[in-house]
Amino acid sequence: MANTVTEDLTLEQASAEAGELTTRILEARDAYYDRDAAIYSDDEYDHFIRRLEELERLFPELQSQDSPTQTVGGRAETTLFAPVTHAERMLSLDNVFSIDEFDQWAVRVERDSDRHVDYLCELKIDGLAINLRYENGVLTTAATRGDGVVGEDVTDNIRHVKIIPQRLRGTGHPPLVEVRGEVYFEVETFRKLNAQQAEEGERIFANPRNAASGSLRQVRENKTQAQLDRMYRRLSGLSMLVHGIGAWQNPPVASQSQTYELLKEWGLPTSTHFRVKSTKEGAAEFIQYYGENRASVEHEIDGIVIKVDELALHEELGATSRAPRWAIAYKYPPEQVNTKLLDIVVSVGRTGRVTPFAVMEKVRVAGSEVRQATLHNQDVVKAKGVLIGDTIVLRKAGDVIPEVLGPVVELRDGSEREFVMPTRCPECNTVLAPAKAGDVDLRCPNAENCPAQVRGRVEHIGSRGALDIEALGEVAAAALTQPRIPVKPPLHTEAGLFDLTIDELLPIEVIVRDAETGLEKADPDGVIRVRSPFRRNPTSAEKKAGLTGPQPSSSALTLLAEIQKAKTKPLARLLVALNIRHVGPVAARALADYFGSLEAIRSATRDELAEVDGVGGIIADALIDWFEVGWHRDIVERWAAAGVQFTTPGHPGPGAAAVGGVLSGLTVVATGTLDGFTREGAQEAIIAAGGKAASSVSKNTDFVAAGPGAGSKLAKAEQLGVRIIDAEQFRRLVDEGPDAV
DNA sequence: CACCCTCGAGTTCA
DNA sequence: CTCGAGGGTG
Repeated sequence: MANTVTEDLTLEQASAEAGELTTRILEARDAYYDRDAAIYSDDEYDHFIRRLEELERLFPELQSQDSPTQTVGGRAETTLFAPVTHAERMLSLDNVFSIDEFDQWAVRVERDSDRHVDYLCELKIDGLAINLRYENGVLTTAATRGDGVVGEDVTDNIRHVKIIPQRLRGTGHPPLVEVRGEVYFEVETFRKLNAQQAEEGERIFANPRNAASGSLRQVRENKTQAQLDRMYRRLSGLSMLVHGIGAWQNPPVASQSQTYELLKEWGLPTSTHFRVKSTKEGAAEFIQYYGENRASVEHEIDGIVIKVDELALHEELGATSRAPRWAIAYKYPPEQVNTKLLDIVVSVGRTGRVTPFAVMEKVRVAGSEVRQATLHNQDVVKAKGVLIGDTIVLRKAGDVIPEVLGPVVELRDGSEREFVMPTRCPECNTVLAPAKAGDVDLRCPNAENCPAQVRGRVEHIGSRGALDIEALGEVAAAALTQPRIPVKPPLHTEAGLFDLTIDELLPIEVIVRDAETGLEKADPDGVIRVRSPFRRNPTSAEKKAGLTGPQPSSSALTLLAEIQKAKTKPLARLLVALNIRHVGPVAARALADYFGSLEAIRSATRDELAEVDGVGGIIADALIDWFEVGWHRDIVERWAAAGVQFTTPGHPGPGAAAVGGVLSGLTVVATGTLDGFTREGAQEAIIAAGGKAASSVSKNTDFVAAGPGAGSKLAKAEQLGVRIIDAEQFRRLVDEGPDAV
């Protein structure tokens, strides 16, 4: 990774050094462009660049599109796009990384100003800076930022971006005006773009910024008509927001916020996410707010820009050689970090699907520590182009799920090796095969006996969506199916679950594994440590009473009691617990309501099954196929023999139509914490009232009941204009129907 | 045929 | 909670 000297740097020191290097590099470039005189030698110049790259690697938060390391190539680089000299230099902004640093900046600004300062706070879009030149109201040139002085001419491509006007609205435009803004892809558009790229076998973009940059740099030459169409489609999907004006003599406005109003009147796209705050504390609140609500914005943001609102103060405060003094960028901690890919290993899920995942050097990203991330399947591993041993870029998609973006190719040293998908199941050594020809996913066909699959199914049975058995989670499932040799596993498959006895539980021993590495833990003398989760030593009182042997632990007692209770759980839950393909909570509920008993489902024909709302030919086939397997039938028989009730009491029999309720025909989504309801209780209430409890918001959704903690679903509802109600209204909705709210 | 939806899996936190 | 895959529906 890095040398030892730089590892002791703090972020602030690194930031200062990076700023200095940037200044020198830009000076060197300026000198090169302006005249043929170089102020630094080529060697020195290269050294600056390399050092800056190293700092950015150590501190990813220092990276920005403004960085000289991001602008194309060195000094003499020729590109496919003609160079354009901006009428006025495009400055970059200085960065701060904490509220403290921001405060220091604001104190300085207020000290240097002789009157009250208002701050305009806006989002810093993670996109591509563009300069639009309008002459007498007509778009003449669009250029990338480049090094700030000279950019690339991308006018032809920009003309395909729908949202950018070719001609300004109204009259009285200045003869020459340069408008600065950010071109970017909205998160949703970006997702669709990448999906499409993947489908067409084209390159996947690591992030919206790369996609925007790549799209704007496309050239027309040597393209087929189909490729041209695709190029134009991509360009038209780009978004832009303008945030400033370059060359302009005597503007008719007095503040930055008025400038935005004017730009808007001209028909240029301006952001709605900005606020003018009268104190620096107010600005800090704005920073805080979006730090916590980054995901609620339709585009990616990497920070906040704070500008002094009054334009006259801009003049008075001036600028350094690199950045204005009247604005600052607050950079959020990066969502992207670099780490080492130590290995790629595969796991086997309860369905037998084999999934490769990345094992990484532990790293902190977006507030939590991550060491693993899924790689989905071997095609994804290949598409991402990562090799074991690579330094890789990692981020949290949607702030939660760790995602490997790709390798840092420049940091390879030749010792990296390619991942090879195993041909045999890592847990039972059965030869892996796709479920059907042409499938990407490989599966372990040994469903009955593969320990990973049995363990997974047993755990699934205990899960909340299935029988919700307390004390039957990951640990208990592993203990029951794979205790330490030589203890015989009490469960060979899930068929024996309801026959478990305390005598079978007591002798179970499991190997203690390190929570972080998953490796077996051993005592200092090398003896592997084991634990007996289902027994405890007798208390002294028990010893006195003559009970000298080991006693069942409380989790053993809970487990057995909960298993007893599960025998009479609703039919739908039992169906989910059977692990039938494509039958999850929703399909199971529909089947249970329609047929009323497992026997009725078993004896139904394919067509009869497909009668059920939400069940089609494929789920019907999956059900019929499932009942044809001997060991599946064995599960049902043994559970029934143990007393499991596979019949809904009082059900009138197959084909019973659902009765209407106050919510009949309406679709409701519950999200966040609804006072007086549990997550499941809310769903139950919707169904009980005859409504449909959907899990995602779409335009078919009639109501979204949102409580505190509601996330993206609420945002989606707002976007789609779906009626949003609170817990109180929700209660009335399910009690009295839609007219009551 | 184009949405819209559910399933299934992975992941980490409180 | 989110994504991709693939099923279901209008």
